[in-house]
Amino acid sequence: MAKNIVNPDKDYARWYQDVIREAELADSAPVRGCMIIRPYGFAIWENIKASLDRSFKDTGHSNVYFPMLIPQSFFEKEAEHVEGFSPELAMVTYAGGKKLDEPLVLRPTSETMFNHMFSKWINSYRDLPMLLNQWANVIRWEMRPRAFLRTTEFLWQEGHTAHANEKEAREETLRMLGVYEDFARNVAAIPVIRGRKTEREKFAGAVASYTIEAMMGNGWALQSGTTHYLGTNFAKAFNTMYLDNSNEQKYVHQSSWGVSTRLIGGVIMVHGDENGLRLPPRLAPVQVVIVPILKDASREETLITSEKIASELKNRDIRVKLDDREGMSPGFKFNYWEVRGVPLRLEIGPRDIEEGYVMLSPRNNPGRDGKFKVALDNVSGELPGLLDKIQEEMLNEATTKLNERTYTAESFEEFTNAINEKPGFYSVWWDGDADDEIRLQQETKATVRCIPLDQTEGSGRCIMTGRKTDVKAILARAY
RNA sequence: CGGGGCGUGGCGCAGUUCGGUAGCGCACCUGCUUUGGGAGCAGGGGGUCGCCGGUUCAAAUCCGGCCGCCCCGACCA
Repeated sequence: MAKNIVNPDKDYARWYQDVIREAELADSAPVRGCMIIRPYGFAIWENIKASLDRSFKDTGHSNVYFPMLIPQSFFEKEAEHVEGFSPELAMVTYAGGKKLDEPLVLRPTSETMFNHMFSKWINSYRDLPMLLNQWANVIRWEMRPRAFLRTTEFLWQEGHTAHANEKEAREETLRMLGVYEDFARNVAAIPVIRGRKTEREKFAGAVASYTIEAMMGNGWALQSGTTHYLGTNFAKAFNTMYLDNSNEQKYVHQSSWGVSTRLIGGVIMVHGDENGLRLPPRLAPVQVVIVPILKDASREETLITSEKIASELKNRDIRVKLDDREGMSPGFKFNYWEVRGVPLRLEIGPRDIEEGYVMLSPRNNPGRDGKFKVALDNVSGELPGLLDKIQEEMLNEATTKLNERTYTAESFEEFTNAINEKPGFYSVWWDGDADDEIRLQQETKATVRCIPLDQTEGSGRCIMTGRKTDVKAILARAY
């Protein structure tokens, strides 16, 4: 058992913090709600970023950078937007030694700023679609910060696009939701439910919001990415118009979408176990760690062989780390890298070299039981396949957990009891309105996570209203 | 903001009830022996006990005030 990490079944919140500390992902900052992302944690973010950035570019988007100071008046132009965001805005009121005429908002999101520029840059239908993205930091003065999941300042990307009509903007909204789902599933090995947010849960200023919802190890939901169809709401507020091919002025239809460093929290809570972090190979900063068993008589030979393997793996674009630190026992190193979630460990000592093999220990089957031998000659050839296998196993495991903990309930009473005894996702018939959602949250702490895009056939009675409906919703407690 | 817990070397904690030279484990440094699942021995360094004030011969400990952190809830990527 890992030292210094409480068992997740005993205290999940503490386990989460223990893992972050022991794996050296982040540290708390002097300012409440802020965190320092440490090298290992940031390396995970860099991999998330690299993967998504490629997908954004493959779907035609360009990166830009907008300023983080936004005139306060910008937020007052869109009614819902200001109402949704004003409680959590941080502002600069003094600068250069004097009070500013107009306070500057530290950006919480950039719809307003993008529209300000869109209205200048977009003149003709030939300028559309305009497909932009930025990687940036944002500030939201949240009431209850948690490392990675909800920090005062966080890193994210925000896509902002403008289109000639509703159809194209809606297509873009769902396309990017698909990009997120693909990333979650195939890179982060996190199965997600794609769905639409209810009126109550949607983004302030959007016509429709979509989400990918993932299930954490304690059965709670995590909104892991969102996309929004903004309609012409911001276009009207900022007068973002274009001339169509029949010489008519029209408002652009827009989308925006984002994922954040919250994803790292999701990875921790979907894959982590009692021994610490577990990283899917495609996300892991170190995919393979080589731990040489150094003994005086064979030290040189062991190191030379280890270095040779490391360099072969590098040639195959595997992220490999040779842990040749002196004065530390192999057992210490095994645990050190296990806590950090390295997917595959390669052990090599004089015995192995003599007999012509190495020992492999996959993180998703830790301990002696999971170890197996691979011939020295085959190591670099077999490892890519092994990493793919671990990637697949981790997705399968997470998918099984998601399915096992997705329940149903026929009535509100049944649900109220069930959600406490068996935390998880509840797929239920739903025809409620905002008041029903408030009651749901007050009485059960659960919320409507989404209306899944993939709906099952048939119909039933809404668990809140009793009305007949053919819509199912996912209910769960959420971070 | 409401409820609960807590501030003592880098981390985790004891000591506070009942005032009397600030301690333990881990980590760190040096040396030797070790190294196939968190090594052993020996030596060593590091703390204005959250802050301010009060009581006292004497305060980590008692009294008053303030600040901060964590967990649970409302908010949310």
